[in-house]
Amino acid sequence: MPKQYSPTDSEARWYEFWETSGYFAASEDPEDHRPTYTLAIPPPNVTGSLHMGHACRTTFEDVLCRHKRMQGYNTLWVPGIDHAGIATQVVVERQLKKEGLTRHDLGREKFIERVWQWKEESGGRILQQLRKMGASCDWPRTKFTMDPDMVRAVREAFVQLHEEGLIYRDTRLVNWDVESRTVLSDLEVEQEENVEGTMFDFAYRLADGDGEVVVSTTRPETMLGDTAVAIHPDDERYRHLHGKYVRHPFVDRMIPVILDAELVDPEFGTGVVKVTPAHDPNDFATGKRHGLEEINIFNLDGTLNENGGTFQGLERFEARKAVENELANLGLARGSKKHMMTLPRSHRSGTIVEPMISTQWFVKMKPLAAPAIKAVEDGTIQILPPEWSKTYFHWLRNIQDWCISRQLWWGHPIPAWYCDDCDHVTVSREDATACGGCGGTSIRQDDDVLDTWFSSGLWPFSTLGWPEKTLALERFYPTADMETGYDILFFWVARMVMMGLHFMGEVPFTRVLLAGLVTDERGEKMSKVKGNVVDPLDVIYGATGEELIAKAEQAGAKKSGIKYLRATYPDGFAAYGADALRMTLLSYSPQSRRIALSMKRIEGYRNFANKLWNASRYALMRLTGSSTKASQECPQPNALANRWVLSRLYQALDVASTGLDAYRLDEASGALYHFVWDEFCDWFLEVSKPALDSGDPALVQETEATLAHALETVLRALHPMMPHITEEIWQRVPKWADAPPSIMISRFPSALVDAKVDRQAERDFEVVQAFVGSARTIRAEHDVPKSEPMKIHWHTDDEGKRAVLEAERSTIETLARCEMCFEADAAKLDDAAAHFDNAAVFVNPGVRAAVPGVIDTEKERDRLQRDLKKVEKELGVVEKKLGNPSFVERAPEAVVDKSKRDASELREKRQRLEAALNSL
RNA sequence: GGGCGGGUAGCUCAGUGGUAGAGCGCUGGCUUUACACGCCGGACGUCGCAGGUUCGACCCCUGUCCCGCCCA
Repeated sequence: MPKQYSPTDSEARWYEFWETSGYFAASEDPEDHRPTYTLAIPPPNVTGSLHMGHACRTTFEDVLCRHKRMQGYNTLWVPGIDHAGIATQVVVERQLKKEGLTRHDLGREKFIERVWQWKEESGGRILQQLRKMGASCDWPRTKFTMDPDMVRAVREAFVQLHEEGLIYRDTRLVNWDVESRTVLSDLEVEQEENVEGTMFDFAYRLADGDGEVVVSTTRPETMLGDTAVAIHPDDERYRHLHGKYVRHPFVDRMIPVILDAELVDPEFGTGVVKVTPAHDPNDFATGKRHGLEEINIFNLDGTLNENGGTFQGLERFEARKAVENELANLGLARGSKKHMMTLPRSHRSGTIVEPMISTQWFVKMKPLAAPAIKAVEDGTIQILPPEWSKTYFHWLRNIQDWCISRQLWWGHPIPAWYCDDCDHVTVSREDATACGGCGGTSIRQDDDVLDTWFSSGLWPFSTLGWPEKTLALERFYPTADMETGYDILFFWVARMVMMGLHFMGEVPFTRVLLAGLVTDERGEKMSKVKGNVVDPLDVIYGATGEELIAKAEQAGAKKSGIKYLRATYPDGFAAYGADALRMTLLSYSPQSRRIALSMKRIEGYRNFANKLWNASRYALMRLTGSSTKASQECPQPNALANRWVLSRLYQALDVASTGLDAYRLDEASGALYHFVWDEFCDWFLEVSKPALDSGDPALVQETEATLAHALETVLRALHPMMPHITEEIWQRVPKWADAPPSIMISRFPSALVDAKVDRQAERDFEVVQAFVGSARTIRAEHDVPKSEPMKIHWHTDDEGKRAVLEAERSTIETLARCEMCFEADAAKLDDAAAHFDNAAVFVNPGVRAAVPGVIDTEKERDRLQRDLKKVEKELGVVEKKLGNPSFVERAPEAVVDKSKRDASELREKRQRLEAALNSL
């Protein structure tokens, strides 16, 4: 085995081994009666390429699945990809643009063919990339949301909801994306806050007489669609306007002055509001209240239509300028001022969303939301971290109907047909050939497709075969966990809950695990433009600084982004490997909303992998030539260090198991990390050296057995988190006779069943650790070279401690490079200076010692004074507490006792330190 | 406007009603045959601010100031 672990080859090799061995496959064998564990992957976009968000998801999900699989569950992790309506259409349109074509040149049918062709060639690359992370998905079950069986499920869902009256068509004000030329759901509109805009004032002249009213607007162009001006009914300033009309300056229209207490805030602006029912949600509602005409002034691409009069054909922002100018020319402009406002932008295209009146398909949400609320209320579904439940409830309790039609070409067609001869709309599972109303055959299908999230909402059961009653559906639904980002709690999670409850009559999953968003180390969102995107594959395989920069430039990073990149990662990344990346992602608390990924941290876990590798290298070296093999049963050694390390191991396993079950993967991984590094390596392996070299056959044998068992067990516990390296090592560990061929299918170590917690061993070993620690401190502080042995005269009145220290003498002498001399006469240590030349002293609980011939008096005085100060400070706190009668009376007995013990220990320590200082 | 989360060591973050933790960074030493991607030491925090509850609060409550997110 080489001195350094190199992940690259190893990871690829073992992944292939697992996949070809069929270990990822869930079983549908009717004879298989194991309990099931199912997790449906949040399907990445078909256009997607692996980013840290995916890496994070994949790691968490893979850990959950591998853990359950090792616990004996028939585990199914369903992989898949989403057709991602707009995103995909845009990618292919961009490709066409390079050929000088638009989708309209091709026509709908040819365009969709083209998208499929693109999908076959370059779509779904991300599934290959997920494998690089070690994802143990059941790949042959991969689903694509446009697969024929998915199409069938979508149709079934649509038709059923329509039959139930939960899907309907309506004309209302919707969010229009003029760039993508499609409607958007409310969720797909983002509000950009605190945008500086201009509040423009202008006057409408009264139709009779020469008065005027001044209105304010941030969108002057919409005045072309004004059909009223509104005032507050109680506003005395405008009483004279009641029942009057104003004249539109550009189009031949009389506009009524209406009274509306709801729309108008008399305190705001002039107290007069222009009303554009066709292009503003509030005005739309006002229009409905007053029966106003709704005049749409825009074409679907955001240019003005024929209702714009002379402004027809202008793009909406050009029209704004033109209207302002023209109003000024007519002497109607009344000034403008800066105004902070909120702009609605399209989630996808980023363009400013235009409210437009349009006929669309909607899902009635209230009836679907009610059971979804209840499922979380009554705990059928648990959301973690639990704070998110509130957000979930708030959204569902205030839910609006969901606009599901989209004016795209790529997506699930809406199974509705319109008749040329009558008004009937035919909605059908099969392609309709005749009108369901009049029987006429002159029908055409709805041009629109469904919102991508409509098909995603069915994911947990559509992937298992619904609406067919398949064995998979029977066996694996409901799934267990839904792990995803909180950013799609509404988009996806809530909708799956509603759909699952509605169509399956059962929740789609029982736990929702929401993780934070991965950001760069400054906490800023990763973006191509900012140049701060860390590609998981670069972390796994390594990349030079130049490669990172070249890549960022190609992705369109700004100069400042390149600068950041150059400053932050001048040397690029080493090939840290998937396991190191996984451990890093796991180490962040899932409670946090932000995972500010730090390269240094990844490096730290790469080092951990190397540490594990070398510890194993040592263990395997020691086991070579011995007949000792790792046993499934925990050995029962006699030597202290062996008992201690097993006790610590099983406690670490207990924390790890609890963490894995409670979705505290940070705690689980942390417990194993610290066990391996701080206890197994730093203490046990060091202690094992003299033991294995002792020549005492019994000690050698039990130490080998402990070493083998502890290593093999911790490897299994780490496997869900670091699958590749644990397999690489595990394969080499000598094991019991019928060990399985892969760690992946071995049993996850159970702390509860095998618990070997040995409190006595832990207490005793702590005495050893304290002794060694103190000796090392003295050596370090007094610059005693390692080569120079130290003689340590020690004493304790505690028989138990004395026995431990005597028994562990050779261990301590090796670890601290010292010679221990028990000093029977305690008085000699009380006045160390008189009995030992130039002695440094140390005081541990119940044990004190003098190390002669080492001190630098000045340094020793500093050190002792430092210690003394600390002790006095602590003692002050404890004594104050004990001096408080209500503490002694009211605090729990155990707490008071502990304080008393602390106090006496501190007093002793103080006394010893003072004595040492005085005798210097 | 409503809601949520956060403000703990230089940085990134854990954490508990009973004398503050990790990793990185900093610092002193070490060619100790598992590992320098290492080993052994060391320094570093009045836990945003102000009140309150409590024998005792970084942790609970109230108010307040910043930062971020979501919804309207």
